[in-house]
Amino acid sequence: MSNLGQRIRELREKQNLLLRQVAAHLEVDTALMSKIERGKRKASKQQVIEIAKFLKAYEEELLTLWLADKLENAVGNEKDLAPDALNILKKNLKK
Amino acid sequence: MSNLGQRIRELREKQNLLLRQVAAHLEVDTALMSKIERGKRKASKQQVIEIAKFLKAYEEELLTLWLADKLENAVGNEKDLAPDALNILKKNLKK
DNA sequence: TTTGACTTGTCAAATTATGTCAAATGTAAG
DNA sequence: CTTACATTTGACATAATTTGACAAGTCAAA
Repeated sequence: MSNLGQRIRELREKQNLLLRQVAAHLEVDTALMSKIERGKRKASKQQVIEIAKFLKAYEEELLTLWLADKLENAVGNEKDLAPDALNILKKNLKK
Repeated sequence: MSNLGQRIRELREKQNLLLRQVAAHLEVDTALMSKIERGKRKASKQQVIEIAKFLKAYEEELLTLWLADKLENAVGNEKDLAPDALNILKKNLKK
């Protein structure tokens, strides 16, 4: 399960909303929404923004989780190299 | 220019090797090798390993740079969200 | 059972990645 | 100026991945 998906499900259930309803708002199939919550598919940036709107969440919070998922995916199974790579990245970001 | 490409070029020039020679070792076109060094194309993991071998560099060093490039690419233009996302990622990696 | 919510597998279409080729550019020597 | 060679670039074909829909499946409550 993904950072973003987990949080979306949490928010959705707290408001007693159905997958179907969120999906309708994004104009996508319920199946896709299910996969997004379970981390089987990634949402597009625009979808995350729409979800935040619909679930009354902070857009930035969800986008951060969305980015974290993307990074996690990019790391793949190179977890041993990741710490050093992350440091390089952090240094590069400062510019 | 990419972290990896920059380092490869450095190593290659220090040994007075031609792009053509490195490319031949990887069995790819010289043009592709040029692009890799200039960060216009990403190398595959296997290619990085071969390059390290040929340039007598530490495989781990180059792979770390290669991963850093991948992560940088995943961040894209979400540099503002990256610091928080990185923290989440770091926390997740500990498990 | 039946119903409704959710999940899963599969497929075609769309998008993106990969590597080659040919042409362009740069550079040093004659 | 030419030639010779290294490197770079852009266009392209092909391959690989991603995307979302659809249909069929599971599961729980009534």
